[in-house]
Amino acid sequence: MTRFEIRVPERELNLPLCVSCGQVFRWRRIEEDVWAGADGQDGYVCRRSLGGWEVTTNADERSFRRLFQLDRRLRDVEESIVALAPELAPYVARLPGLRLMRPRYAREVLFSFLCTSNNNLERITRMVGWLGDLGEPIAGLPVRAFPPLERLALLDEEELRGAGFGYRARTIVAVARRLTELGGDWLDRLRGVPYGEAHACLRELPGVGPKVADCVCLIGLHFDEAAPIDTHLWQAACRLFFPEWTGKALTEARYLQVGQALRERFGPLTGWAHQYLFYDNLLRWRARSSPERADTLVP
DNA sequence: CCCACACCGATT
DNA sequence: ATCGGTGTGG
Repeated sequence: MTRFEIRVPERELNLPLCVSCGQVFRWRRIEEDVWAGADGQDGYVCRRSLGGWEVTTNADERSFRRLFQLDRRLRDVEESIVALAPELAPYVARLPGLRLMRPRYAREVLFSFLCTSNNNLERITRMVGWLGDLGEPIAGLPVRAFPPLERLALLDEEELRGAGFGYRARTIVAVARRLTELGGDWLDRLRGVPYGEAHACLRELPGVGPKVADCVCLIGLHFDEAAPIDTHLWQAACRLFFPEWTGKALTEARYLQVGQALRERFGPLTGWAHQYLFYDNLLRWRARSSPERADTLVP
């Protein structure tokens, strides 16, 4: 167990925002200004300090810095994005400290995003939390390691349905079996192939369509050019770039075009731009459905 | 290429 | 009643 202090201004890292905006799902606020979470086998408890965060972990400082990409200056990212797309300036200004995360364990990311189809943040968090509870405790920390593939392969559909996974129970079981056949390192090896190839490989897994494949590419495999187009991105893209498509359905052809348009505009910053578009639209949606929490960034 | 529908549970 | 990704069938 190690403990260290990360000195970083809120403008450079808004940790509660990063861990509760749909990139990762196993973080929670355990008391005022204290957040606990896990990335695979790495557990963290983060307590807000005067100049940043005091972190206790079974991993190390390097792991924490990698997880939040702290070696990248957020100021520079923000400036670059606004330079490429001035119309995003208000989005960026609204979400200070929002960072693209880089979880170390791709398998946790894959199973997390298998839970996200046709689903909302609260329920996804419950479901991924249930999966996480199958893992071993991490000594001294109030979090568990994400269960190994062998444990996931023992799950059966009825058990998952009983736990409220709905029809996703089927695909989760099927993916656990398929990954076992493919070999434990199949997923991690996709980090070494080009983005398009990784995306195509992921899509052969049951329950993995274009959007989930891009989530795994961006968050789990670290392809910065991936742009998962969900309903929020679709709305934002129509508003900003494709007004003629407003109100139309998101077909696979249009999915491809939106992704290409974003990649042409933002290049290697596509994934970062995606975070702003996603979260800004999520806030608009919250403002419409429940105006009383329109200004609460972190629920 | 686009659309309509089923899947399951949450929300209006 | 409507929403939301994936898969299937028209």
